[in-house]
Amino acid sequence: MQKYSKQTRLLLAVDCIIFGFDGDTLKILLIKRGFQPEKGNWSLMGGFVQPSESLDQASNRILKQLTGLEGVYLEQLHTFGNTQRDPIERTVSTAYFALIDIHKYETQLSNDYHAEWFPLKRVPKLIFDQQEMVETAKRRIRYKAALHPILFELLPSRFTLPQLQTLYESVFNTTIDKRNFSKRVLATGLLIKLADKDKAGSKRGAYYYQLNMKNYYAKFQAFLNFIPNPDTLLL
Amino acid sequence: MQKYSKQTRLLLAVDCIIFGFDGDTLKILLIKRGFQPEKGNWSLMGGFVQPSESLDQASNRILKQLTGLEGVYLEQLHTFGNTQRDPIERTVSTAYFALIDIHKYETQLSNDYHAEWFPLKRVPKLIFDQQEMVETAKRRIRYKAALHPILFELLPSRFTLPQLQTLYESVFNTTIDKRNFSKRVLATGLLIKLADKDKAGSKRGAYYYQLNMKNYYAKFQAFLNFIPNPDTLLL
DNA sequence: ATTATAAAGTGTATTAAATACACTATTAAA
DNA sequence: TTTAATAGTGTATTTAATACACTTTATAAT
Repeated sequence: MQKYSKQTRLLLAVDCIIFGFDGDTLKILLIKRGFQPEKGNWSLMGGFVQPSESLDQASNRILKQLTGLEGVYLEQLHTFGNTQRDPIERTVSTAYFALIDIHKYETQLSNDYHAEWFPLKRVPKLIFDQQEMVETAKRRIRYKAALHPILFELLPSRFTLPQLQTLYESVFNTTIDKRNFSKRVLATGLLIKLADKDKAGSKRGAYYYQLNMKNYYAKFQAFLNFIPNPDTLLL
Repeated sequence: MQKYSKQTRLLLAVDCIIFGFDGDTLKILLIKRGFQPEKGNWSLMGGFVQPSESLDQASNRILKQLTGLEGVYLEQLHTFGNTQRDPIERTVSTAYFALIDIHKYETQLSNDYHAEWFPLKRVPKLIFDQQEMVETAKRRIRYKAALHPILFELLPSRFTLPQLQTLYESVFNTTIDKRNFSKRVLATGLLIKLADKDKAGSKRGAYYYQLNMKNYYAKFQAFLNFIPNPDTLLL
């Protein structure tokens, strides 16, 4: 037996929703599309799946192409398969989302694609059904971050509690009491307090913390509940 | 512009993990594969995505083909895209999982495929990477059911609290105190107590309940936490 | 040198939710 | 009418979540 000869073959793409945090706002990285159709319009970074690579490999390749980063948090989000989503030819696209330390990505590479960071509240019109992909990714990151410590992936390896709290407040668009927040976060055993301080954010300076990687991997799947009253979260 | 002429096209399939509950054990529906390769071996119900249909349409078609059911709970799970997963020709497959009332499906149709229900703990060897698909589906259904009231989709429209509790205990492989369980479940406002009883399960009989559909849709996304200590749940 | 300023850091009392736990009610069958 | 099997219900205890305000520290301004 050679092939499933009677079946139709389709184009398969992957698109990446790349999240970054600048200390204040959660953002996504978009490029100016370099080819037709929709050339010059804002788009997610994506590409066709090659015969030699798995979907995970394809998404990692595309992420690296734009950011220079490897080994970062990258998770399959959803596969979008409406027949009309690409006007040129039917293309099914598997969307992935990445969480990166915004300071680590190589601006040089992004310049090649005329890439720009956009705050989630000011995402421009995107091509095809990518608006829906971004909305799905926003919901997923909120959902998952309410239960699992994924947001650390957006921070540098050393960070302060005020920075972490600002990140959570930004992602969930809420304010949290800092006494309760630090109690909850420290109670997880996920953080190691370091001896030195970040003096950039304030006169007094805030102690740096880093992840206890052993506990991080062990507790990653636990429901951590950093967010007060998550009952109203939408999936 | 006509086509993305230089790109390789791939086969795209969907596979369905169909869950049912017989009052005692959570089960999945498998078929004996009717064509090569792996003809005659146990397999998920699946099929190739046709040019005219979306992925959601394809999965609904395949579910109906095997069970006769439409409009039931069907959710995209994950897309499996390793290059070697199908030995005949590269095929990417998007897995969906369905939750059905086991009593509603048409046994006749299933007979055409030599289908059988298997308890989750006694799933036979499956073709390709379908073992992994089933494991992923088991994790997902547990995860989601710990937070959202999806398990009602497995029950008939009228059910008793003991039946519901047995279902939760079966899915999570645990035992729950019935006083605390009924308190939690009834506190959600999701259930309407009916006047008559199911006399099949006991001499005394247990009151039937049905879903309050308005509250069900309204609270579907809320974190309900029916399961004691979900902190140890694995994603 | 002194003072003002701005953010970091910390503790306790209150409230709400989760848990542990055991007896009574009902009805069919013996 | 007695037995057996499951349904149904309440309370006390423990644990977790929440609300809430002052002190500390270091720089910058006077």
